[in-house]
Order: sequence, then C-alpha cells, then structure tokens
Amino acid sequence: MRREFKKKSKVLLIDDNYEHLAGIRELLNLEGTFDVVGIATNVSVGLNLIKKYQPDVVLLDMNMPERDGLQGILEISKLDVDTKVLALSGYDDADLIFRAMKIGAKGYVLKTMASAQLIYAIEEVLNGKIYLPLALSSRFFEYFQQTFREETAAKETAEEEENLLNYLTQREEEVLELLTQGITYKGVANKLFISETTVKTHVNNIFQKLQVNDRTQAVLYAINNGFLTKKVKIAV
Amino acid sequence: MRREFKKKSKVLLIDDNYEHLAGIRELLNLEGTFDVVGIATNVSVGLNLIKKYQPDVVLLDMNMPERDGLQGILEISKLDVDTKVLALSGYDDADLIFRAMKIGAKGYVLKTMASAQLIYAIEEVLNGKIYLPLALSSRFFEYFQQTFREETAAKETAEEEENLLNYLTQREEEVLELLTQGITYKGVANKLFISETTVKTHVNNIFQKLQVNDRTQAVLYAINNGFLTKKVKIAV
DNA sequence: TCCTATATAGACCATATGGTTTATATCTTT
DNA sequence: AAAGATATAAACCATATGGTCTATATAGGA
Repeated sequence: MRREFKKKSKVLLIDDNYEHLAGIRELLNLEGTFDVVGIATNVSVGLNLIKKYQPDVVLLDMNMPERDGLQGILEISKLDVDTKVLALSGYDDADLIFRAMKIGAKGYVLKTMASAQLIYAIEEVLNGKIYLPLALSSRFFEYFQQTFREETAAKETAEEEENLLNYLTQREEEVLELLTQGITYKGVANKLFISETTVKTHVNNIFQKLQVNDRTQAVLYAINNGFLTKKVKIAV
Repeated sequence: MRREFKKKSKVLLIDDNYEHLAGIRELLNLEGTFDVVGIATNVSVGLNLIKKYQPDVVLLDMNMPERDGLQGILEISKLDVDTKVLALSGYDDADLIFRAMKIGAKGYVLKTMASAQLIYAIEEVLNGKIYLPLALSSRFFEYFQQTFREETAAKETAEEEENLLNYLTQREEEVLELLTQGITYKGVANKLFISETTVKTHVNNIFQKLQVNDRTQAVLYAINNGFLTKKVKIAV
C-alpha cells in the first residue's frame, strides 16, 4: 500500500525533554507520512492539544515528573477521543511496561531504539495493532507470568486445604448466608420463618463445624473460603 | 553459536493426533539438534514420560479431550522438573492463549505454522525466552487489555463513590483492623494497651462513621471497601 | 424396623455487644 | 487563648450473642 495516496496520520508528542521532542518531530517530518500536529512538555498541555487536534496517535513519555506517564495514559483514555497511545521510555522496566500495557497503551518503545523501528512501531499502532519490541515483550511476559504464578499458587493451596464449609447442611448454609449480610438472629428467624432459638441452634452448629466461636469469625471464614464469590452486600 | 557442539535438547511431544505427533517427530529428527525422547497421545502418559526423561521442552497440544491442555500445563508445572511448555494449537483463540500464558506456557504456536517457525519457537523457548508469533501476540494483548479495562472501570466507580472509611481516625482504623480479624473487645484492649471501655468508644464511633450498627456489618463494610487488600486472616 | 442426619425449638445462664452520656488530657489550628 | 479533633475512660443499661443440654418430628439408609 503506497502511503502517498493516503491522508497523513496525525501524531502528537508529549515528552518533558524538549531536545528529544524536537528530534522526533524532525524525524517524523522527514518521513513524510506523518503530520505532527502538536508537541507538549507535560501531560496537562498535551491533554488540551489532544482534545483540540484529535491525533491518531500520541507518543507519550513515561518518565516525567508530576503527572507521570501512566496517569497520562489513563487520562487520555478518559477523553473520549479515538487516540492511541504509544508509550516512550528510557528504561525497559518490566513493571512499568506491564502497567502501561495493562491500562491500554498500544505499544511501548525505548528511546534508544533506531528511528526506523520507531516509525515501524507508529505504523503498526496506527493499523490497530499492538507493538512491543521482542526484548520488551519478553520482559512483559516474565512479569505477567510471575504476577499470576503467585495468584495461582495461592489458589492451589486454598483449594487443597480442607474446606469446612462443605460440612454444612443446606439449612446451615442458608443461615450462614444471612449472617454474612450482617443480619441479626431475629432477622434470620423472620426471613426463614423459624424461631430465633432454632437459628441459634443452627448457628451453634455452624460454629462447631467451622471451628470458630463467633459470627464475625464465621463470616470471615465464609468469605475467605469462597462461600460467596460475588461481592458481599450489607443488608441495611 | 554452532549447535553441533552442544548436547541435543530433549523434546517431548503430547498430542492426541498421532499423525501430527509422528510428523513433528520426523521434522525434529531431521533438524538434528533435537532429541525426541518421547511421544504421548494424552496428558497422563505424557506426565509419566516427563518424570522419566525430564525433557527440556514439551510441545503440548491444547485441544485434547478429557484432561485438556491447560490442565496439562498446570500439572507439568506441579512436577518439580525444569521442563518448559510450548503450547500447540489449531486455533488462535485469544482466551485460550491468554490462559495458557497466564499459567506459565513459555510459548504458543499454531499447527498451521511453517516448520521453520516451529523450530525457531522451540529454540527460543530453550534459550529461556518467551515465544509468541506476532499475530498471536496481538490477540493476546487485545484480550489482556480488555480484561483489565473492565477491572479498571470497576475500580474507578468504586473509588468515585464516597468511602466512609476515609473518615476514620488512625486509632479507629487500628481497632477496625483488629475487628476484621474476629478479635473480641477484650482482645483488642489487650493488643492496643487500652481499656475495654475505650475500645467500645472507638467501636461506637466507627459504627457511627460507617453507618452500621454491629461489628459484622462494620467488618463487611471494611472488606467491601478495600480496607484490606490482602486476604483477611482469622485470628484464632 | 432401627439408626442416623437433619430441622425444629425450648430452658437456662454467662458474657459480649451496643447505646448513651459524661469527663479528662493532649495536640493542633486559628 | 480558645476551639476542635482525638484518644482515653467510666457508669449504666438493654439486648444480642454464645454455650450447653434436652427434646421432638421427619426423612432416608442400612
């Protein structure tokens, strides 16, 4: 596909280093397929320019003081413009890459990269793709897997150790569920159409089975052991 | 680096399609730098072979009946061998790719890929890298970002609505934290070196501020509003 | 049919919890 | 210096909660 026949893509640059900013602008202008519609040395100004020019892509420096790059990505995505963010950074910090991608950056390039690579990255992003250099991609995945390894391990142990909730009868589960909503004995009795003393009996049995000795602990045990996966609501 | 001088890498294949299995074995044998130490048409057998031969890498088909590929990855990682898993699949299912990588696959290749690519993928994985073809990498990131977009959005709304926890004083927070561990007033008093009545005063103030009327509801409010991000432990 | 698990419910009692009010002592801020 | 927020603590009281024991009805399994 020959670029000459296409409308130039609008690019906006945000970087607190003016030298760098000017350098990239020069590079992109020379390339000829891009139209640098604006440059900014901080996120606030950048946001205004984005609103004004609605660029196709923003090259956003990650390592800026005050309102930093990550925050910038979030705020750009909050603007309802169809602008893609390509993160720029001096360092291949795995955590930073991970977080940037997590909140929606379409790519991440290092400032040390060759200009041709940068051009390529911008084009990929413009074409709706994600661009991560191989090296960064590796770091990303390492970090990604590490993050989830812990999670998986925790889940494993949780699943392996005996879940005392399994010993509860159906009725006891109903009672416990109401307890996890902060309802009083009298309230439970009303809801289940049984007497308060019956509720107490059930509750005592629950305590026995869960090996706890008050409702708070029972509720905590229930929550920690997947009794309710959905968010627990407080009954008012 | 010339491969001829290195020890051949041990490879193991698991795929329920025997034709395919044989094909890959042939390919790898021809290549000459790999030693296919075993093949299996199901995960159970594969696991035993892995224990026996401790291969450097396992090519694991994702689309198998019964014990499927994902489960296979998990079980291989549970064996404490230093075997890397390269996932094989007929489809570029974003969800499947995401999950496979999440639980520790070192790479993901499509069965339709050229043999040279497969060889390259195996070598990359053997060198401790992650290998994802560009196309799959894109799908992965799309899925990844989508997954977190929802999460971020949910967090945003949660943060925007007023969090009554912010009104608590430091001391009240300490007390509440102990309450969320199912500790009694007397216990809290002991831990904080204050009298039980003081604890009661704090607790009452907490109730006022959180607009609840008993400890269970206070604890539930705390948990639901990010008072403790880490897993809440029950003090026994 | 007998036994066991389950759901129901009462009595009795000790203690924990929650509501309210009042009172100091600090410390910070105006 | 005065005002406000915070941490401390006591007195008093009503009620909720938890512990233990006993008892009945019913359903399902051995």
